[in-house]
Amino acid sequence: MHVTSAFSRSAYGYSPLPTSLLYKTADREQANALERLLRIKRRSEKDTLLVRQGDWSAPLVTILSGWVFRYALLSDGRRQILSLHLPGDTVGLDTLLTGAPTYPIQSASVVTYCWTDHRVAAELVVEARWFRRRALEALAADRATAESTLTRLGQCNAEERVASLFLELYDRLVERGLAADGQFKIELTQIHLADLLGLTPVHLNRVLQRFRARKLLVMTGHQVTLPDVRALEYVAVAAYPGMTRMARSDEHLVTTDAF
Amino acid sequence: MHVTSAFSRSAYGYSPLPTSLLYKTADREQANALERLLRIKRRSEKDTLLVRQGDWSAPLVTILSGWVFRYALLSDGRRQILSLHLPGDTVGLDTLLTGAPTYPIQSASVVTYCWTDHRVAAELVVEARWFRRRALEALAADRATAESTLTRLGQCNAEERVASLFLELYDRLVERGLAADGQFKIELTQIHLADLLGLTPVHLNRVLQRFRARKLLVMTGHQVTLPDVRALEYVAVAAYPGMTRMARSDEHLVTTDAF
DNA sequence: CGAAACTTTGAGTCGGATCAAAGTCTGTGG
DNA sequence: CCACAGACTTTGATCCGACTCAAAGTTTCG
Repeated sequence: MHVTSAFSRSAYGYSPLPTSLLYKTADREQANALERLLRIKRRSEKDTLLVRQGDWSAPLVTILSGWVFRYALLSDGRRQILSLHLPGDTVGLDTLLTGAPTYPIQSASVVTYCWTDHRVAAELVVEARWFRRRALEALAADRATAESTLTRLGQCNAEERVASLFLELYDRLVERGLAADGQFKIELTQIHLADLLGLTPVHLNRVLQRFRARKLLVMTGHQVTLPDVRALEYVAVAAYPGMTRMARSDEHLVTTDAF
Repeated sequence: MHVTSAFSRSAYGYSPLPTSLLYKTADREQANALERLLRIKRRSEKDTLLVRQGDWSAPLVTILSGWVFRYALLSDGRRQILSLHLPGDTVGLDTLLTGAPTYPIQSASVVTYCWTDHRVAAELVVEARWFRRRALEALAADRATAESTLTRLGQCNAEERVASLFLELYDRLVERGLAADGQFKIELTQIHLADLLGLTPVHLNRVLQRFRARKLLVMTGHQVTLPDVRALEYVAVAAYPGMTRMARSDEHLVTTDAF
């Protein structure tokens, strides 16, 4: 299993994902440290709880393949999916600070991942500035994502939500070389999508039907085709030009060398 | 103007706000460093843009009095208020990482605040571990808030949203000694509240009328009275027991000593 | 004191939820 | 390899919460 296999050249030059601890480096020492952190590999089935809420021995999870998500549950069963994580992403960095994750992490597909003891990672945070910086960027990127999701839920109607989510997914997968030509495999059910977007599965499905009829987005099983990305962007963009995309590129505006 | 005047004993013992750089410390060196960071005091009128989106010389803002918020604008004029900041809070920490703020910051009332050059703060982040840790906790707390807001917008109906927001505000103000006995001054218009909750002002107003009739929440002008906090909690809690409150107390579960 | 901004109320509409049932896919065991 | 169960998707009918539009009050502030 190649640690760096998930990556490709991104639109921003050869920049590793900000949300990942998993990246190629020329620095020998860094490479060794990362190698040590990412040594333990695991595999989980679909719909498995990878990390329990409040578990003090919860690991950091760095995804090699498959999709996972974090979620909040309400007492009456409603579920809000808070974040979605794709191959390459490192999940659970808040654990470095709090010692225990605030929200559970679950797999949406079969996943392979690196299992990292958060105490070991925490040590490295103290020792190595490059690692500290890396962890921070990931934390900040998570926050940026949360805030653009906030705008999506607070201000957008169902069509805008669906369109912008699929565009975001497409962008993120293209970054990783996991999508091209408007096509990708989506490791989510419509129920996941509904809980992600704050819609009912029934209504989400109707929006998807409508998009299919308009030839904007076809989702058959777990295969997604965006026949006309521009047109789909227009559906989302009519409301907020580049909300999704702007947030993404801004993550790379890192210039301060603090932390 | 006393730097520490905004604080009082919180429910968690004498713990400074995680979202603030402004706190009392016995450590002489820390106190001096903070004093230096917080030297410049400013005052702004209501409805003033304190920090422009993408401004490379944007400061960190530590609020002494008054309320401010960060927001995202859509091209057709819709506005989502992303976060609300009360006296004691430090706003704009993402600038430490990105060099320029992703979203604008605006005052909702007359505010007095400490103006901190983010480059100076960034230096201290590199030099001083205690400060680094502090900045990080604030960043993590912001993210936690964003995610509980996410759940509110994604899963809750209008009444639940209003109830949980007012409870959150009440708690945060009590922490700071700015509210007691179910009473506080709210430095927001109903339009602000609507943009915070993803509702129209008209509908928000109807919910408030309903709450008043039920003697759950009275908002006259900028004065808020919660005659029956328990009952109001029940409106919010029926859906999610302690969503708001849980997230708050979890912020203090800091045990790892990394960063 | 007047203008502008905000709040309140009313009437009507619509997007998305709910409830229900029929299809379809997936996986498992016989 | 087929049959069956359970999970997911699709469709239809109906309902209701929240939005829209509009206008009248009220507060705020110059």
